[in-house]
Amino acid sequence: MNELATIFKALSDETRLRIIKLLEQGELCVCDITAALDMVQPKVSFHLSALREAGLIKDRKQGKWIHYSLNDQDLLRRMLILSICERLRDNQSLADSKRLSVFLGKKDLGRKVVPLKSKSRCCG
Amino acid sequence: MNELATIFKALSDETRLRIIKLLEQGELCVCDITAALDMVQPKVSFHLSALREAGLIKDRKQGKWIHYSLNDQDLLRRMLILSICERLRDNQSLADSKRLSVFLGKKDLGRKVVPLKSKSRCCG
DNA sequence: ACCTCGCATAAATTATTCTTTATATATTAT
DNA sequence: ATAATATATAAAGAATAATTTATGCGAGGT
Repeated sequence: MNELATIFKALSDETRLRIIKLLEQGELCVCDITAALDMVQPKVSFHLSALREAGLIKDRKQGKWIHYSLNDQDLLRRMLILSICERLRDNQSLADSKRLSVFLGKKDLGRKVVPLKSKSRCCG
Repeated sequence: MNELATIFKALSDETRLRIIKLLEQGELCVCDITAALDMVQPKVSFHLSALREAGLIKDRKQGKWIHYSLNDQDLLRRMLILSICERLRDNQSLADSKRLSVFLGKKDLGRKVVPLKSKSRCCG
């Protein structure tokens, strides 16, 4: 398929728009996104790969985790991502952010409980 | 579906991008687009309706014909349409334009042949 | 060495979209 | 009134995409 059509196809799904909106907050790993969207993990991986193949997000492997972030290299993608983040201010996005905060909070809490053992932990 | 997702979905198909590129040249009726794309008419109508429902094109009825044109009312749509037209400069788009010219030329020729009978003719 | 965790991928199912063929509607010409 | 033309729409079939469930693989932890 045409590169342009591939980009638009990647953006033609609500779940993927929600993911982009979440990534506005910065780098997230798959389990973060899975918790925020309240979905099963393979489903999230499926949508992440569509976004990655369209060049809209990039990944960075670190230990057991893969951190995803927005890939606004060229002007078109940057523009698209900005438009999406600006327009996606609905209740669902709020709920997603809320679930993300709760999940990240739990991770932090876990870290404080066993800080000296230096457990391998996402975003540690 | 989300309005944003609907817009992107409408743009996620190559045929529809070709239609947008064609409409850059101005208002066209369905038979013009059908000739330019060299496709069957119901297929073109199908794709036109996807673009119309996404608010990317508008129509104007005149006699037997329905003229379609780009609908760049808001900033997002204008931006998207511009990006598409700028990026779609491939051989296929050239061929589409060529076929359109040939078809429009034939229509003009027909008009010259029987001018006094004032036949109902598209773009007359 | 074995277990667990985070993630990807495969297979099967379900849902959606695209294409084709056929038909309907409206408008104009004869 | 009948025919022809431009377009839409419906129905059926083919092609894609999304979802679920199951499994595999690599990186740490014990």
